[in-house]
Amino acid sequence: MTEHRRPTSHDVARLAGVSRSAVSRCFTPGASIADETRDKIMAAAAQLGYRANALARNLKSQQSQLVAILASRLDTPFRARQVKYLSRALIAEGFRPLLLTAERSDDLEPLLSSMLDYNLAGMIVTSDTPPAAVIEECKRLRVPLVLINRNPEPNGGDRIELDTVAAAKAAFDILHDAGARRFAVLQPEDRTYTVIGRVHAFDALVRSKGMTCHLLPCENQSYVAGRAAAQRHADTLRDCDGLFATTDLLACGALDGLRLDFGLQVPRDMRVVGFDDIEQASWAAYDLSTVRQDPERQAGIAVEVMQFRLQMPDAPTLLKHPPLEPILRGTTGKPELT
Amino acid sequence: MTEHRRPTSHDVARLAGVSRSAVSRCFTPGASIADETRDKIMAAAAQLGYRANALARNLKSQQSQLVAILASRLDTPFRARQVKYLSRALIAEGFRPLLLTAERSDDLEPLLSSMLDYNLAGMIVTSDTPPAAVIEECKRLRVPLVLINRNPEPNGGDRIELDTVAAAKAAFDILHDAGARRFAVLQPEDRTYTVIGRVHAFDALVRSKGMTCHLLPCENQSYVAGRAAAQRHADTLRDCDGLFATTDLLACGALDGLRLDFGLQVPRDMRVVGFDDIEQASWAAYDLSTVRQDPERQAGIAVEVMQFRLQMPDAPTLLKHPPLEPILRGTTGKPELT
DNA sequence: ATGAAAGCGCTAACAG
DNA sequence: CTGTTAGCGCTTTCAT
Repeated sequence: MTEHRRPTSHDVARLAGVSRSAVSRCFTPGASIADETRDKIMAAAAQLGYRANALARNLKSQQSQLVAILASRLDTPFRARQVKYLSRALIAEGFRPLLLTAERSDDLEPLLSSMLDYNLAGMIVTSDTPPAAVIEECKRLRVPLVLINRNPEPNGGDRIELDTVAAAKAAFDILHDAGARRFAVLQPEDRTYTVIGRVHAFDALVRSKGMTCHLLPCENQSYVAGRAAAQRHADTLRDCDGLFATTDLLACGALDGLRLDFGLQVPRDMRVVGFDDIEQASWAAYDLSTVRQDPERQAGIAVEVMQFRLQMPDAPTLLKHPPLEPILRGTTGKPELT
Repeated sequence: MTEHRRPTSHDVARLAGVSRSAVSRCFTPGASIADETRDKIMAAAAQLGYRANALARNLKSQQSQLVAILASRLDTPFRARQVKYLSRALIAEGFRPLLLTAERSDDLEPLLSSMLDYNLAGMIVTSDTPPAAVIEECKRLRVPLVLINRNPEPNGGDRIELDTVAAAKAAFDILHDAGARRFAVLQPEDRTYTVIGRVHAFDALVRSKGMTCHLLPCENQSYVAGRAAAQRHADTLRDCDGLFATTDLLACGALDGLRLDFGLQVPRDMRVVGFDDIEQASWAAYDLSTVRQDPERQAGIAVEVMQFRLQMPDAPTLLKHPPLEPILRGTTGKPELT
């Protein structure tokens, strides 16, 4: 047991008294091989603890099972779930997810392009839009690139993107059904593509109904920003009865700001609806009405699209809209169940 | 631009009018090569968009930069942060993290051992203890195995593990300083190694001081379980004035159970302390005192240990205790700052 | 300092 | 059905 070398197909072949090709065939799904030979080889392989070297196999086949997932702010509840389900969906299809977490997009380019060294089977991006150079590179190397809720670049890969108009309508309906008529919406200044899309779609929708909508800037999409925004915009909020926080994290912060710092009653004085349906939205202290984005479904679609692109590198770009689901809870006056 | 093949070192060599070895040397840090040649090669490489194929390089050098991170329950706040910092620390050291998420340990074995096909540079485990077979395999193939807060297996790899006695003492001190004398501790039934360690260490400590400690079983380590446990153990809790929830998630659930379902005042009727210091602990609705585990520090240590093991495969097993830090907030009576 | 040559471990086309 | 042969793209002695 002082042998630290991995056994190779050669070792197995010798022990089984066959050629290396036979061993290879034995581990290749659709290959023709006699039962007897296979048994011999399997026995030898088991005895030696043989496992085919994936690196060598990939080198030969010009294609690895490696898929890069690019995700910033992984410590954020919704992103963590996205990554969890992406990872799971990829593994279920036999891929191996490589996790790249980069907060600042400067770090990104070298990292991404160095990933391409691995002959990736695909790249799935859920955070910043990758630099144009990387997009170009993916295209040239025919590495499928799937963008989830990201800013579309010209020619920039397949996209899974929520329908911002439907999203805004779902949020509006929840608030309106709960009796809200004078609206406000939190507008994060780190202008993520779909988040900003929701803000504008909501604003447009409200105005189209002849009602007023206040756009309240807030620093970013965090809890802290939501709470600060509630305090900062206290005067405006006093004139409103319905608040759309474009992210549940923001909504939780805003709720604490409204109630704890500011003494408002929710939903009596103000109805609040968030977006995403993170776990904390269901916590009793928040009991937040929201619009659910289903990350599991989203991940499934992303992997399907990636596989499609692997087959059909030249098919026109895909754009998919995963379904949304309104979730009614206490912040819009639904009686608590518990 | 209809060429989808990656340029190889051969292409670069031809264009630069040198041999493939020269190209290789040019991309190998400590190799001796004339400046002039290097410039020619670099120019050719840039022109072709050449990047060394990592698969081939690894095949040759028998060693990849790939490190598997095994993490269950990635959608849990503390775990998500652990993975984020692990990923970041690995990338900073030039490694490439492969993310494996497996909830049930049945799925685990084939997955893990299939990872070994990639000539991993290491494996970092933050969820279930890997099956003994995999541990053995890692040992045989000399793949460094680092376990974070996991059940130690005989011979089972290096460990980063919080000091449960210190952890229990920190929690106890916070509660005791806040005036608690009759204690309860939540005991999750999914018996994670360190969580159970905290429970027992806390219990032992309280008893050693001649005070009583109630062990309150709860289903697992989730928010929902914490809330349910608070309801279920209402009678016992009425006799207590200090609660140690072995996880912040449990603590948040318990707090909502105590306050919202049960009408208790925290900290007046009951002081509560959690563990981990997840983001939600700092949210105004909870303002939870807790003991911080620093996942960034933890990740740094894990990667250091892994690198050490890569150098010294035969050195004796390491066991590291990252530092803990008590965090005082409202649930133990610290006046709110805001 | 550079090039030729020999592989790393595997797969696949081709005979037999 | 099986073995032989020729690489995949790279690194690394070994001469020169």
